[in-house]
Amino acid sequence: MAQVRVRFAPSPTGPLHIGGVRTALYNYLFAKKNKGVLILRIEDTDQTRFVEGAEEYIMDSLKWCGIVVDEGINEGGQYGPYRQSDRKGIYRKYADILIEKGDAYYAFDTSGQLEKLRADSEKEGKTFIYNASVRDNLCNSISLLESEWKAKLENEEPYVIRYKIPSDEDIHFDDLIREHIVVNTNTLDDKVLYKSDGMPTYHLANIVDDHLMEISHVIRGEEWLPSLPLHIMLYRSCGWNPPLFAHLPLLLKPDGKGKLSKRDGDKMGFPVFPLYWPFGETAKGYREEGYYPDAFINMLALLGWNPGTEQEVFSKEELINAFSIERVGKSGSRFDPEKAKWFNHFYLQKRTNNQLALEFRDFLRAKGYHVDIVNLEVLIGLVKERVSFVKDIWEQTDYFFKPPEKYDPEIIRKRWTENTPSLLSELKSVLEKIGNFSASVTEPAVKAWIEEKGYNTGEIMNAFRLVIVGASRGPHIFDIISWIGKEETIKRINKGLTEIGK
RNA sequence: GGUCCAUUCGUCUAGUGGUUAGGACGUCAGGUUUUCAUCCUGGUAACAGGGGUUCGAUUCCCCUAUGGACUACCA
Repeated sequence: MAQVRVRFAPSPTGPLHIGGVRTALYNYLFAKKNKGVLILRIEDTDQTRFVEGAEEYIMDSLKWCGIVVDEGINEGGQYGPYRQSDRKGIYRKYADILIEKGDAYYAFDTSGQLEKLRADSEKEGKTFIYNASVRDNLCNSISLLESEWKAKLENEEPYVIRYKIPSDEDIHFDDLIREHIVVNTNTLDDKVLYKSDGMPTYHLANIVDDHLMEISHVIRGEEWLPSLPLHIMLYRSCGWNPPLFAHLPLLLKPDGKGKLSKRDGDKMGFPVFPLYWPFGETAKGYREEGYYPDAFINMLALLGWNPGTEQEVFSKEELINAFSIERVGKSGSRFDPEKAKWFNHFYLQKRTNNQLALEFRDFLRAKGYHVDIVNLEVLIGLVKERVSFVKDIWEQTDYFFKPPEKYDPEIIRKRWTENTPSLLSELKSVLEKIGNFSASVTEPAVKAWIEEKGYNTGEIMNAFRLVIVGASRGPHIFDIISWIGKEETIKRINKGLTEIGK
């Protein structure tokens, strides 16, 4: 087989959402698996929808995800330029060739006229299709006399170039995921290939670029499946061999209503974008939520593809190795934010305490706490397994850095009796006598004291936790007091005694 | 409305002409932890419906239903 060359071809119309990221990811995995090349092509033929910053956003997102582009605007390559607006001069030639061959024609109908025709058809319960059935009654270079349409061109009347769909022909084509499909041309319409603004439409630009860039496999979203017969015909008209096609199932809205779209933003209770998007309607991203790119990619890869084994955790290299188009599913999937979270939890557990300490240190600095790395590593070790994100660590450890501001009333009710103050005072004197405050010293000492006096362990430990933590949560209490130190421990017992009182 | 695509636990999915229909997330229960969480163990839960074909269909075919995409001088 010739070299595998695939492309990811987004439109810079806003932030890339996770569906787009997944398409890019599958292209990337397929390319790497087959020792091929991934091309990033920016499809910006619609100048009215161009959004400032979107192109950068796309590139930043791919970079964050670890999706490495081989050819593109920044990467260069032998098949550039890689931005369609920079290729503007290329397309007209092909439209002209098609006209010359009789496979395309000039059309002068205005949008207003066509809109009205569509509306009228709809009223009658019919579908307006601009094709052989009505072509002759409309205003184009097929229905008009040659002298008429040539005069229009000379007068510089606005026109578009439409593809001339043949009448009543079954178009057969294959899709790597959906297998064989047949569509009759009578249901297709004469798509505009070249717009009156001098730009090609997606359909023309797409097949011209894919051909010129020697794309071997087109892997794209299922929303393109209906236009595949058109694309197949365009390749045929141009005398080119079409690439292989694979149409990916769509990512659905979590509430089950329709495909995921950019406009969903983060209204779903979780991000739909890889990165924060600061323009227009701002939206948060997976990166800012604290997801690790590897976890994010792993989760995304399994949404619509599976290896056929029970393995669910994959490094990027493992994904590349295991990936195949054949194992991409056929039906759309909505994704489960809980599972995404689980993936991140899993990946976080695999990180070392040192890595996490460094990540958490930045978080602490923002809050004005400065703690050395060694101490942070100890702290991380105490709470690591209960967090899914680095930012969760703070919620689990705030009381390590500052005494409780309030005490859980429910725990007071359950654990604070009239004996408690005197017991805690006694505990305090026991602790005051201890020089080394590590858990291996304090724990046996306290337990020995409890045993000697015949006290109730639960009664003491729960009250002790209450004054140290403020609630009934957290790791082993002796690990906590070891970390905060003797002085702070004593202070908190005193604070608890005065504030809870009785 | 038309065209095309799809349909296995709540979700992501595996799977086969004969299986106790498997796994993961979630959820529930028990255990561990004198706290909470984690963790461990166990449980719950699915082949959309109806016809065929067949000795036998979740698996193959057809119909229906449901969902989705497309139906622009947007991609």
